[in-house]
Amino acid sequence: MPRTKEDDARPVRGKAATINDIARLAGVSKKTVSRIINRSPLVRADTRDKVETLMREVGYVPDPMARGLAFRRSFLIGMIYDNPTAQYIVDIQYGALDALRDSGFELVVHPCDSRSPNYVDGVRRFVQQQKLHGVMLVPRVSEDQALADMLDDVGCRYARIAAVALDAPDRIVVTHDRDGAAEVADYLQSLGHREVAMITGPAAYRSAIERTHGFVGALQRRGIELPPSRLVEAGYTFESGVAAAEKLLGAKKRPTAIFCGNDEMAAGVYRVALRTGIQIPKQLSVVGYDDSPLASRLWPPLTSVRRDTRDTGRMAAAMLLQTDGAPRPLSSVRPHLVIRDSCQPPA
Amino acid sequence: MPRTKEDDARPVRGKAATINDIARLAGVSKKTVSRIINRSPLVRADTRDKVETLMREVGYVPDPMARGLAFRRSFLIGMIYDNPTAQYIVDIQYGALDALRDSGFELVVHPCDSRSPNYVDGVRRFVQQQKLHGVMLVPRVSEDQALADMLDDVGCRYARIAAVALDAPDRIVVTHDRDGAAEVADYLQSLGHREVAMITGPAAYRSAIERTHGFVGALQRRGIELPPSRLVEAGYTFESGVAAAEKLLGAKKRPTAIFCGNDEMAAGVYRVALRTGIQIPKQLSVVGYDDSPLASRLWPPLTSVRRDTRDTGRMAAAMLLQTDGAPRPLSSVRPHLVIRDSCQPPA
DNA sequence: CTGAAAGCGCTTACAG
DNA sequence: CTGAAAGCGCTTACAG
Repeated sequence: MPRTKEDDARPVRGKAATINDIARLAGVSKKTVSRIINRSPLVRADTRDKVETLMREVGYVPDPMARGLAFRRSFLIGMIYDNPTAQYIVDIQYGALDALRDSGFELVVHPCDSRSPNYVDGVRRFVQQQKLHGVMLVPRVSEDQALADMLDDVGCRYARIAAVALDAPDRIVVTHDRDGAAEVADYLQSLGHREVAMITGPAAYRSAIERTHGFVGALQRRGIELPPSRLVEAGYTFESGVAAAEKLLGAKKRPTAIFCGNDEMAAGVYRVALRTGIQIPKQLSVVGYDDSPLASRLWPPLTSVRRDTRDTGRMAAAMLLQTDGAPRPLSSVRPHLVIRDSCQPPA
Repeated sequence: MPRTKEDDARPVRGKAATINDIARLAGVSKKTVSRIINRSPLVRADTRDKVETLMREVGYVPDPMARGLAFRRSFLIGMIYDNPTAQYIVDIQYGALDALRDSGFELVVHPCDSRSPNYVDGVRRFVQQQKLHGVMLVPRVSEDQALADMLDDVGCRYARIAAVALDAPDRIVVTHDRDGAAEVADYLQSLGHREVAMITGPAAYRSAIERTHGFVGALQRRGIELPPSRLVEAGYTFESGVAAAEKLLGAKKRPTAIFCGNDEMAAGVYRVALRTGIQIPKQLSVVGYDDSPLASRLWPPLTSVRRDTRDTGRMAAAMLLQTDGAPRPLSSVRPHLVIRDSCQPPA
């Protein structure tokens, strides 16, 4: 193997350079190198330049475990989540990794079961053992105040992702689900629908509550009342969507439009409509929420509310990296309706 | 807050116990505690019992950063992947976490772009900076020999997931895609189909090659020849599936059955069939591969090859934890056909 | 089977 | 603005 210049610059062949190598080669103390690593302003500009150039030449990168041990805090960001859809998990991860790129931080995934009585303890052990720098809390665990309180207790910073601002601006990314659902109501009303229904997610989810309130409220403002029989709670799953659709479409007076709390449940409505010969959108308009890949795989392609999940993940991770404590504006991401072919004016 | 017994057992209030605390409390040297942490046999049974009991009482867990620094190797497993579907990524992650639970290891995710010319360098930096204990290689990066060679070079153990045994048994989980595809061929033949077509994944993917060979070979064995015009290469995406289906279904003599290299492309066939008024399964049988959630959301529900992705991830991670070097049988996972409603005998 | 010393690669606390 | 000493919580190498 030919030796390159870079190889020769390496202080000890075959072993990565350490802070001591850099200090020796630069003719400064390791403490000065440490200051540069940690972006301390207390270093003369020319000293900084000299050392930084050397670090680049040698390909020096500080050891995260050594730094972590000394700091008593790792360079790991945890992602805590319960059971969202695969696409949502992956999008949040991609977004988080966007923010973490070249930061020296890495993303550690930690799914958990929030129905288990001691899941908060499980998260605490994870956080403490790994001395995590911070954690991202994804719905629905992000809505659990007991979890947030525990993290405060053990001094672990966190970033929550939630439908509303249920925490301080430096600890939350707000997704404004209410607005997304309101846009759906406006759209359906503009098409002329008055016999409208909604299949909601579980009332235990804040997102479900917000989407329901947003939808019902916007309808009311436009003079449309949603009777309780037209509001069916389901479980955010395909199967629960099927069951809810059977209830709504089996009624003596069918709605002309159904808004579903997510795309999975909308797929359930499609299933029932196909089975019972109800044509979408001719006889029934359907709207989903998430704008998942599924929305464009269905036929007709499903009109759905898009949420910029990757941006959401990016913001949450970025929040954990910002340690200067400077006040920051509320991080929020706006949903918006993506109109496809699943709606038309009622017959 | 009431003080519990456990609180009082903590050597220093508010700070986690260290190996020194355990050694002092147990009346042994820290080296003995270290031996117990590392499951060394060179400890008397009663010493071991005494110390282990104490560790449990105190809630002592060794600091992974301190251990990692001393070992020059972290307790992190990396998961390297390019661009599979979200469900696949998440299933592999869940499986890996099953294997890692209570092991003291954590999972760090690292997507990359294998089309980028220096992605191998990117992975090397990741692996070396974090001193990873090992990495899981997911298709398609798992098929890249240059990547595996680099990992060997830098002394990082790895576990590849691939359609065939392209590495030693202690470094690979084989998914036998050929067998899954052959089962599809047998099934379609048993229904009486002879005018069969296949939409394959990209020829650069080993999974695509194996599924194609498995399908074509099994058909041949049953006396069915697949002309080149009936073998259309696509890109494992919905859109490419649509384009391939248009080609196949626009031909003067249509096939009576189409096998797709994955469910996404099968959804593309559904789309074209719906648009052109071809009824599934009456006029056209369709089979997918993956058995993703999408398969059961489509109408009619899609017959598809299931692969036990979570098991696959579990095996790959378990492989990285086994460090005794004992010889092990080849890890492999068998695909099998899940029959739904998208096929019937040809008209 | 057990232990005292040195070291892993960094940072903190203090001094200048 | 810079540095020498001590320490973070473990393990290795050696000795007994």
